[in-house]
Amino acid sequence: MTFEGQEQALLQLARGLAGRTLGELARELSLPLPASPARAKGFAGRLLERALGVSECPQRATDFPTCELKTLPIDARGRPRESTFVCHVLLPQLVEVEWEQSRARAKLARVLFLPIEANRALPFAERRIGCAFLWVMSPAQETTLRDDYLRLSDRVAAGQLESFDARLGVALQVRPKAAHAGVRVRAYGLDDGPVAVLPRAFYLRASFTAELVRDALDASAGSTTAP
DNA sequence: TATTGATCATAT
DNA sequence: ATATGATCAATA
Repeated sequence: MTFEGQEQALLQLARGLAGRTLGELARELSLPLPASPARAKGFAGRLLERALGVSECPQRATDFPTCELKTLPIDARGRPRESTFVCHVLLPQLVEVEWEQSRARAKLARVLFLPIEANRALPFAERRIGCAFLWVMSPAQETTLRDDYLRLSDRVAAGQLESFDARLGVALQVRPKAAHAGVRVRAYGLDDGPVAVLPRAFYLRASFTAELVRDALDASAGSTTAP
């Protein structure tokens, strides 16, 4: 089967989960439901990876041969509640690696988004899965993301590591990603030698993924009400 | 209340 | 110790 065929089959499989609850899915997969959501941050993501057959296999750029899987927590108004983690990044890499060669771009080229109901008041077991959609990065969207990446790398290149924060980036931002704020990892500096830096990661802003959800809704509405 | 900075779990 | 799965919670 072609990659395209596999991807379409995967999309259909994912869409078949629409309306199911996390509780039902967990029971079918014999996964225990965590008691406290606060202590189970990645639960929905791991559950859906199992449901869709993502196997642990490092060295691959994305979850599936053609795309990356991301759950998307949706609030009562139908908007993403949180930013979306993309990948780990060390600040000096931002300068050394071009956007085109970056792990971030590889992850974001094609993403299978799986919206999940996620009001804080709603128990895990009752949260419903929404309609999956495949996002393929458009040239315009890539321009936005590349611009953010370039601005971020410019800031690092200028030696502005201290003033660096999550306010940079229209769609793509960089935030801490560590067990706690005291973590430091050894990175290789630009001019000076090795430096100890707080590990960080790329995230897609919720405002950006909200657009992707809207586009997907428009597309599905258009296909069912076409004249 | 939206966003930033901090944190939690699991696996390698 | 690093990477992936994210969401929590203090702050602006």
